[in-house]
Amino acid sequence: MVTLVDVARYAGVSASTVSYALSGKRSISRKTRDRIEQAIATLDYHPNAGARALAGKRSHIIALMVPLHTEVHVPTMMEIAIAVTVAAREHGYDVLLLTNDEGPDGVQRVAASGLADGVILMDVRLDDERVPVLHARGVPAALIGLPADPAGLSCVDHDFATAGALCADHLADLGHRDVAFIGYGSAVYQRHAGYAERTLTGFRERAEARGLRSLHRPCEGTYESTAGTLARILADRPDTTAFVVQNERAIGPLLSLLRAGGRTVPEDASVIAICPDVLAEQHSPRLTSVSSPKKELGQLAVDQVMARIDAHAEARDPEDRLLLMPPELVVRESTAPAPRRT
Amino acid sequence: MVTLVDVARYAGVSASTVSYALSGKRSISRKTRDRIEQAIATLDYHPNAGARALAGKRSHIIALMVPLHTEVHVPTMMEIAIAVTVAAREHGYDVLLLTNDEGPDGVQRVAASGLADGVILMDVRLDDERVPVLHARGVPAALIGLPADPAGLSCVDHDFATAGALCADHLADLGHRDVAFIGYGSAVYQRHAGYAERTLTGFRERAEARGLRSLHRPCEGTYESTAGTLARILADRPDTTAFVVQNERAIGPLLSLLRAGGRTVPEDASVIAICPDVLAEQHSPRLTSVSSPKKELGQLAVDQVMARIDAHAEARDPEDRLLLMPPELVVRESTAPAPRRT
DNA sequence: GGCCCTTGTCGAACCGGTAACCCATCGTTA
DNA sequence: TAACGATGGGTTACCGGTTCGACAAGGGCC
Repeated sequence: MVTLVDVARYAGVSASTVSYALSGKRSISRKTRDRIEQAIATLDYHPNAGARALAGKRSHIIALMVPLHTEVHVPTMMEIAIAVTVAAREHGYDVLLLTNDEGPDGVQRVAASGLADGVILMDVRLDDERVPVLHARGVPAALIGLPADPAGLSCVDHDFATAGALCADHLADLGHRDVAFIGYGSAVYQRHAGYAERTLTGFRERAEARGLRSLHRPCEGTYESTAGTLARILADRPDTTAFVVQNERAIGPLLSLLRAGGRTVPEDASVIAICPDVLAEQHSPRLTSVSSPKKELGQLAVDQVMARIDAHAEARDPEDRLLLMPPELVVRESTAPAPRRT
Repeated sequence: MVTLVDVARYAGVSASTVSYALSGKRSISRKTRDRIEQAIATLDYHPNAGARALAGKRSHIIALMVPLHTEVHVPTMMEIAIAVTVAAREHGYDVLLLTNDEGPDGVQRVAASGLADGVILMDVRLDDERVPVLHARGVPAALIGLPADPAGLSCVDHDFATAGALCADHLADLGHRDVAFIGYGSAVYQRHAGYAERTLTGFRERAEARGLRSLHRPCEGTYESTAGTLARILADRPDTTAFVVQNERAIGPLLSLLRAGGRTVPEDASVIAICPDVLAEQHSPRLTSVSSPKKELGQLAVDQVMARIDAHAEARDPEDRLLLMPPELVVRESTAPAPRRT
């Protein structure tokens, strides 16, 4: 194994000089720096991570805690995880993968041992148990999602309320009067994940403001449950002409069922999906959808932890942040003016 | 920060005794061990990861490199990643998330710096560029997937050939004569991922052996492409009575299209999906499917790296391993005896 | 010419564990 | 009874970086 001392010897300088050349924390003459870089290249030197962490008091690792349960849309979660990883690399950081089953102890473990300099928590619940640990140990952290009390924390999330509102607006603009909201399974609402409620509230309030009659039904996302949900909606409100779907899994079944029921999209019924663009593009007709930038969300989360890690190192109080990413509504082929009442 | 020396002082023993009590590498008297554990608990001691890595020459971290492109089924990939993480924890290891865009350099980076003790590579291609790096640096590794030349490597994967064969057998048993295989988009085949080819080969050979006429068509998985694929199949082989679908995304569209075309599943056409059980359960009718255990796959991969890490530490030559996990065919509601020829 | 400041480099003290080596005690065996 | 192995614990030299303080050389200023 090649060490910094080997490099120093080869370049004819002291170890500390090499260290400074690498970190740039002191000025090094052009000539010496060239010699050192030459030595590093020929010897194929890679600084030892453990030693660096020990001496520098920074592991250059952030932990990312991901959910285990399958109720969340996995590709969306993964996309955020990837974005976090890529963004972290740009800060010279690597990402440690933690699973939610470790719970608060996991956060404790990686933070107290200095394994990770900071933590990003996904799938934050309103009364998340991990939050107290962050406060108790002063762990630099960023949350993706909103807890009930975000004081003293940095949180980033999609602006679900606006997403819901955009749907209501679009349908109102098209002249629809009776609209239905097909949500997640009731487990998600019981879990108090927050995002489901926020979307629904945003939708309902705007719908009311625009004079729409709206209906909300939870849906597990299987074909059968979607069939049941749709049947109940049409029984309760036969005049429903538009559907907003938040449960990604229910989209395919819903389209099938509408078609099977003789309703053409968008002529007889409009459909808006709250889902990633790629998903919306896959269906036929291509779906008008509201999507939120996941890559930016991941980057933002990383920026937040980095700021907190720096603040922590300088024994400075970090700023609280609560950032909501605005969603975007893309009109495709699944929405059209409301059909004339017959 | 509480250090091992603090614990030692509190317990009235030397630092090394605490270290040995923790690692269990030497016998420690019951009494001393109790005092030490007491001290650890009251002081809330957590060993410093960096120091441990430096002194012990083990970071207790394995790197997991995941694919970036969206052609693979993301939930499946995620499930494996989670299984790896959980299994690693049981060995006292944590998992570092690397993305495929770092390529061979990423492997190099984490291995040479001692950040990770070993590496697990997912989405291995036949001519994977990362494999030479493993050989060159002698990085302890396990591959999920098979490269063209697995010599000197530990590989684990699903037994896709058998999965394909199981499909052919089941359909032959039910008396089908003309069967179609709906595969992945052509990009997957061009990428030489291996698994697509292996499934197809396994299917074709068994189909031939059982006297079936088989047809293979690639499919991108969108509604339109599935419609095109299905139309071509029925045009080329109007007598086709059974479909094997490997592309998870094509499943929903296929069922919709068959229904729309007036073919009832399974009375008029049988469908087998090669996909996770949860997915198969979601559709209507519930699908007969061939699935492979992802959790076990992840565990196996971890076992393999661990063995290689140990071998590496003892300067011992590890055994090459090539483990294929047998798939399982579960009969549900989407397959039935072939309809009588009219 | 003396003084001070800047720039570039070195020496050495850590950082917090690990493990090799040494030593004392005690029970066992020839 | 002397020799010996097993058991339990201490001493100390690392592991490979980071960083503070010291210091020499060179330039500008009075």
